[in-house]
Amino acid sequence: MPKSADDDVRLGKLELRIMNVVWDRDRATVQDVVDVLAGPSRKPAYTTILTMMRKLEAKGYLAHDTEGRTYVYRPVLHRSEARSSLLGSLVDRLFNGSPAQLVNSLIEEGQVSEKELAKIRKILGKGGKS
Amino acid sequence: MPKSADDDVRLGKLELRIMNVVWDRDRATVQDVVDVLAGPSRKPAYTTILTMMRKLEAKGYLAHDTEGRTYVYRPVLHRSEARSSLLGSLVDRLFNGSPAQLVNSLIEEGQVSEKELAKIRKILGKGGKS
DNA sequence: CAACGACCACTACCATGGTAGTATTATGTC
DNA sequence: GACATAATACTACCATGGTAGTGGTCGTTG
Repeated sequence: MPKSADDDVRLGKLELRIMNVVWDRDRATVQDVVDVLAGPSRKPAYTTILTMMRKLEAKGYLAHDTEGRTYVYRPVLHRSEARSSLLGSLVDRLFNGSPAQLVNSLIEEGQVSEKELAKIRKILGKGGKS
Repeated sequence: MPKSADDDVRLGKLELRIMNVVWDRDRATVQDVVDVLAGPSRKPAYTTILTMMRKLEAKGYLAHDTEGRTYVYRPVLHRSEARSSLLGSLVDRLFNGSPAQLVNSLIEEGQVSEKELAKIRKILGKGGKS
């Protein structure tokens, strides 16, 4: 059982932003993350990112290799795992376990562009097996 | 714009379970919630539920009317609002703002039953308006 | 009318996500 | 070899979700 131990994925806002950077690049130093997250609005301190990444490693979501004296982090938890876990718990907790209700809520808002809608139809098309 | 002030909806696990009870019944006393949440696994204390509901009221998600000396809570934040807000932030933070990627992740897992899939197709069918 | 029970108010406490300052270590440089 | 620099380690602190005890209020009932 490869996905045995951890119950469900817990990721705060900043944690998730960090994970996204590491997922996008597949490997990232603290400085890399700082640079990417240095938007005009909020730029967390270097040490903040560092602390978060150490916590993420402690939780088993990241690991690091040492390159000289620089830590190069890589994801242990994969994006797809995080997605399915967080999505699943949202379905359970907010949509009575019904993915259809979730999709309904998604569409009803009118937030979904025609282009996205088309993609979704395509996914549904091939997904509909036997 | 009726949804102006509050930035985005924040709801913890227990908070959400409580909100679900109130949404289901449209009105609920603390005791009602305690009864519903009294599953065999975890049964929070009466005072725990009470505290949470008071906090939810402080956040503006619930309101109460007094019936005798009993507080009868009702939702201020509606289920649909919570759904679209939480769903929206999940799309933003975890799926690069692409609903299609979310649906893809949903389907790929194979967690979705044929029945749900059929419902989703129906939603997509009618949803594809002008 | 006094004890009881249902219900609410106040308060305290813990875990965790988030934020960051200070200390330490390693390295290249003059 | 002492110093500046860059990176990590350690530590502290705040906000909030979650958990619950204690105490007060008020109607009911013997």
